Amino acid sequence: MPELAEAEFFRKRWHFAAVNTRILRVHTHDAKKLFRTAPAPALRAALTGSKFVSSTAAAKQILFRFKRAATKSAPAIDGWLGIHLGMSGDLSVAPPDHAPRKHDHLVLYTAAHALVFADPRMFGRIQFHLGAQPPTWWSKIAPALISSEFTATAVAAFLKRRARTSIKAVLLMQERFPGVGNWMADEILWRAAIHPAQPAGSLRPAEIKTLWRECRAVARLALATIAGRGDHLPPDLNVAIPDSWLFNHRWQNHGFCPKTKKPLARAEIGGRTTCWSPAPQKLSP
DNA sequence: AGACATGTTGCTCA
DNA sequence: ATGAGCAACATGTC
Repeated sequence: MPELAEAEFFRKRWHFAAVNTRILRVHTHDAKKLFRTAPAPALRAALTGSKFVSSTAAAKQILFRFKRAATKSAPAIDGWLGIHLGMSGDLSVAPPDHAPRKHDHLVLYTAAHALVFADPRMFGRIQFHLGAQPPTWWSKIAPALISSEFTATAVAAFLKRRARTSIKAVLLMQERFPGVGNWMADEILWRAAIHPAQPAGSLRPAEIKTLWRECRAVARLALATIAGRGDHLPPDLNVAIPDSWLFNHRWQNHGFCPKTKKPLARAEIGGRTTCWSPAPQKLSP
């Protein structure tokens, strides 16, 4: 499920339910794959009794910070819980007596809530890092699409290096387009009127500029629509996405382009199912 | 039954 | 050495 805006939506769910409260109990499911870099017993020991103090989301990942003062029997904790939601990950909030279900791999219990991480396909990842600074892997995430460091110049340089690759595949590369996933890439190309199979190196300067602008626009709109503004959180994922977006039409069989009202095209491009509107998005030589 | 799914990673080959 | 393409991962749904 999650791309950049979904990650922010899930972050807010846990944040507004439980920030500044203490974790009383931790449940971990026996899924070694998800805990491959953060052994579950150590994670339980660090989080139990710790207070959830802050959170951030970047790209498709979420970072939660936990702190605990030292006691006679346990050391102080200043730790960071990192969650990548993979393809099917989901963060939800349940009542404090929540009984873990089959795919609830991590559940943090506070006095008032259960914070649940579920992931049926287990393509996600749970990480834990101790220290006053965020982990290196977090700091290394590329500049966000909505940041001033995400420049048209940087995009142009990246496209030049991936000249022969389809622009669709290039947009999915996290080292330059953090948080862009399959639906966002299609939405960006649709708005920019660029064919997804167009080789990245064949885009004209004006097209690159448009692509860059639409990356920022889609990121901003997706965040505001899916994750809400400020303390506001939509009741569920994707409920507020307007029909004027490609999003609501791309998976329908015989879906129609909201701009041209004509049938959408679908094919595998860059290894992923891709949807586009043939008339505005033409393949040029 | 079989195709397919909003993601990464690790491998081969050019 | 760098980049392109693809199978693999594990499970659920249509």
